[in-house]
Amino acid sequence: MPAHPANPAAPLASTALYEQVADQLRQRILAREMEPGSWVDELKLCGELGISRTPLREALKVLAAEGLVTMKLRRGAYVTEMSERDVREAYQLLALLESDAAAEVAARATDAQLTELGHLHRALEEALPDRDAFFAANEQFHLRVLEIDGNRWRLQIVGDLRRLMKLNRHHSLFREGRLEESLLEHRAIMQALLSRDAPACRQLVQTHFSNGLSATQTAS
Amino acid sequence: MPAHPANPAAPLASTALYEQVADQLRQRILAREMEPGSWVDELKLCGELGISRTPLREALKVLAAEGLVTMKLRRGAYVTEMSERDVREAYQLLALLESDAAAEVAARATDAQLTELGHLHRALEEALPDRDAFFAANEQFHLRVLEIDGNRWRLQIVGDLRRLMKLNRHHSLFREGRLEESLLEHRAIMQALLSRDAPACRQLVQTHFSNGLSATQTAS
DNA sequence: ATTCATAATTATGAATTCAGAATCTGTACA
DNA sequence: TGTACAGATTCTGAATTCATAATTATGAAT
Repeated sequence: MPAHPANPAAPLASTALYEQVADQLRQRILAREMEPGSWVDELKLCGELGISRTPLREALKVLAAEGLVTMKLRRGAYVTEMSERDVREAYQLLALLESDAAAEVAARATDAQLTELGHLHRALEEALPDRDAFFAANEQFHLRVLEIDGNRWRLQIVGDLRRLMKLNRHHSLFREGRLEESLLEHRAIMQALLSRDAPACRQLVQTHFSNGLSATQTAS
Repeated sequence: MPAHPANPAAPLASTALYEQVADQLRQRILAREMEPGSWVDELKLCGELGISRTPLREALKVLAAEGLVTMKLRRGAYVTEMSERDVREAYQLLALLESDAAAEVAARATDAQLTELGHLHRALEEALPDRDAFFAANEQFHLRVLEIDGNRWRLQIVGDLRRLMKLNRHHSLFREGRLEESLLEHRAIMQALLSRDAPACRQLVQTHFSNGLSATQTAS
């Protein structure tokens, strides 16, 4: 993970060490290798990553600003626990931000961009029996909508919120049949996008998210 | 600013040094004592604040996560410059998030909470000739709506976005008569809140913000 | 005089050191 | 047996040191 600093023929990192560490920690936290509520052992992590405490502590400050960890004065960092309410509130904001983005896209995207979304939607259709492929295609579609909208702050906020959502247990547990339902909703959304019906888009994405929440998952 | 570490009778800080430093920097940046686009001289700041580089650098990472500064690899930190587009996009999100919060409040607040908002609105009415008092009352009202809504993520995001907006020059320049207009809009919003008309609330706050943007300011 | 190469300086990024707070251990005592 | 205290240990927060990259200054050559 240090990737070079101890290495004699160090090629010069293209990204700051604290950023790499932050990425690592995000991964570990989201993979639940570090449990929500648990204390972050700095020395242990430094050992595992082969770095000193300085960049680790900088990374922890970044994660704290993102909400993934919580700093307690003179007690170090703790992996954030998302309450049921925290999850619901984050989800509401996601629904709001993404439905608005979809409405914007319906109104302002170029035809080429809508065509591209059509392709991504097709990938979703074809993924269906495969759960993981469906998730991936779904994520892609939502992400592309945000990118087309082009609001950098929205992109960042949605990224943060989605990450936060993943702190929640059972975030990818679908009840039976939810995938198929989700696909139907996506079809309707795609239709609304293609016919450039912004209000319909907004509404459809909203209910798409509402249904997703009641099925207790994060991305669909 | 160190508040004690060199102080022999140090009473033990109640908040982490890097947090205090972050607050200081936020203030300085928003007061334009540090110009957007300018390089952040770590050593100079350390001297002024009487601290070492470690907590300063941690604070800079936090500000970077908030978007107030931008880190360039091996080139240090730069105060973020908000382009016209950045401002517009941030403003759109503010409008979205705050109008949604108002709709939520209209739907779910207790009568007591609505009464409290009524009081805050009254303060706004009475502030009017005084520009600064109007701003303060306005800020209070918007903030209270968010607090009543109670979505912690929204509260944080709106806080960040509002701060970002203030990086923009002329953020508090109103064209003639905007204050009076703004007050009228607030009256309508207050009415919609009291009659618990969520959709109207959403719409009114949205246009309140749209009008605010075209008057090139941030809070009204 | 201008440009290019090279040396000196400065600043960043990261490791290390240090001071003090929090926690743990073990013992004395009720 | 349980509780409170003293000391040792561990850990955090912050300062300091160190290595290297970037910048500036110096000087030679055209």
